[in-house]
Amino acid sequence: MAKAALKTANRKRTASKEERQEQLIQATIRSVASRGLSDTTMATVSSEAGLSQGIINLHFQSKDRLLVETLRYIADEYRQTWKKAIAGAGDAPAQQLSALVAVDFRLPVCDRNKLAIWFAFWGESKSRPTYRRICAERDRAYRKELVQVCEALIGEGGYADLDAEAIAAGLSAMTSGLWLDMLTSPRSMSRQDARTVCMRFLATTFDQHFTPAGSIRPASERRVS
Amino acid sequence: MAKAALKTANRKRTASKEERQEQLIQATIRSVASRGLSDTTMATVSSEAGLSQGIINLHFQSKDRLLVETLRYIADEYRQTWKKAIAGAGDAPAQQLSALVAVDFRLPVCDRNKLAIWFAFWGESKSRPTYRRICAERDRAYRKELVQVCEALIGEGGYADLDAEAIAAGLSAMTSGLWLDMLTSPRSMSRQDARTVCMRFLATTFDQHFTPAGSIRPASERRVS
DNA sequence: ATACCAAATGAATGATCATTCATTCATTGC
DNA sequence: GCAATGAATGAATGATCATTCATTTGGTAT
Repeated sequence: MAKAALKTANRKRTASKEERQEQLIQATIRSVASRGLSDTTMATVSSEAGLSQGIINLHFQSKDRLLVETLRYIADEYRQTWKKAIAGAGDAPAQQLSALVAVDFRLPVCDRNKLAIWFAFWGESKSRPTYRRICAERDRAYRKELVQVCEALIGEGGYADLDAEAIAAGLSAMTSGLWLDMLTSPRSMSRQDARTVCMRFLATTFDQHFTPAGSIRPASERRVS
Repeated sequence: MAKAALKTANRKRTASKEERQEQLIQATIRSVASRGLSDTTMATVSSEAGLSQGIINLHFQSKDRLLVETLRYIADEYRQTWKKAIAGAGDAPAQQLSALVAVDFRLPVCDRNKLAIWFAFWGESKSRPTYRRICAERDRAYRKELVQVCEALIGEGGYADLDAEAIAAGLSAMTSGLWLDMLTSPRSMSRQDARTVCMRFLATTFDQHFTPAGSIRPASERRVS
């Protein structure tokens, strides 16, 4: 415990509000990942952070707010990660799609602790409107981007009756489902396996742009309708 | 509460062990679905069942065992439901596949309370080896069947380089991902929508057997390699 | 009817937990 | 150096919860 605490603890005895809050959120992530949401207490979080009992109420007022802010934190991280990925993927929709898939199966997003956090909150989301709202919003924003990319790809030609909405829904559902496999049977589903499953889906769906192997076809081989 | 209790309560004051245990498991499902796992207490379950405080320890020894038995219960129900569906779907692999997909988006499996239960347990599964084992086993058995059906379909011809394992992994992942959408944004993903998304996946993957609309092609229209 | 036994009860117990707040401590401005 | 400020502490508090068990209840065999 002492070691783990030192690893992330801010060595200054006093720190700015933002620093402490981030430190406590990181401690919450570790605690929820290793003990689950229902065994995460104020004591496990504060000790994981190497700080005292009362610190959480000082910075977050209540346990409930701490958990909500933790969920917001990883939702923001997810959003920032895929936005950065798509910004750096160039103008070709196929490359953008490929980049979005890659994000979901690479660090920092596809970390077993982070996956555990997502499922921990999803598991409580039916009875917690606040969780549900944050999760639904995360999904809405991502889905919107995914639909746009799929529409652009369909627009490039070669695809008669594909429905961008259905493909985006299918792909993002496949992603969270593969996360679940990685969570419950990490030995039978690796990040690489999961990424391959998604890329094969893209390959059968957009067969003019992707090869079954999962890579991207060079433009010279592409047949344009 | 009184009404809800009477609805399922066994009217006899004393009942057989099996009857009481099932009654308590049903009460647990309702409590977890409406309050979440972390707000489900011995008191909420026993009052939901219309019985007294001590009843759970009498029949399950501990809260932990009650939860494990509840998870086993819905895992068994799921297994029995898809086994019955596939047994009644005839010999054609395409029909069997279609039947498996239908099960996932129909009652009794695809009930919002049941979905909430699955995600509640998945959410704790990283820190609870027992949960993880039960979930992994459920998935393994289902996946095995799915792979067999996909292999049979591929064997019927018309598909050059399809990988049954990858398709089965993708389809079952898509299913749980769609369940998540139904859980977090029920307004934007209906059972029918979800089923359509899966059937479109089958239609692009096995294009000799399924039409994009989601129905099954008559044998006369099928092209055999 | 009576006795017996398993089922069920619910008040009591002790443990765990979130939250509070009087006190301690470190930093900053003078 | 010396307040003054606000961050951090941790013991105390009261609430909640799982579990226990002495007692009651209802069904069944005699």
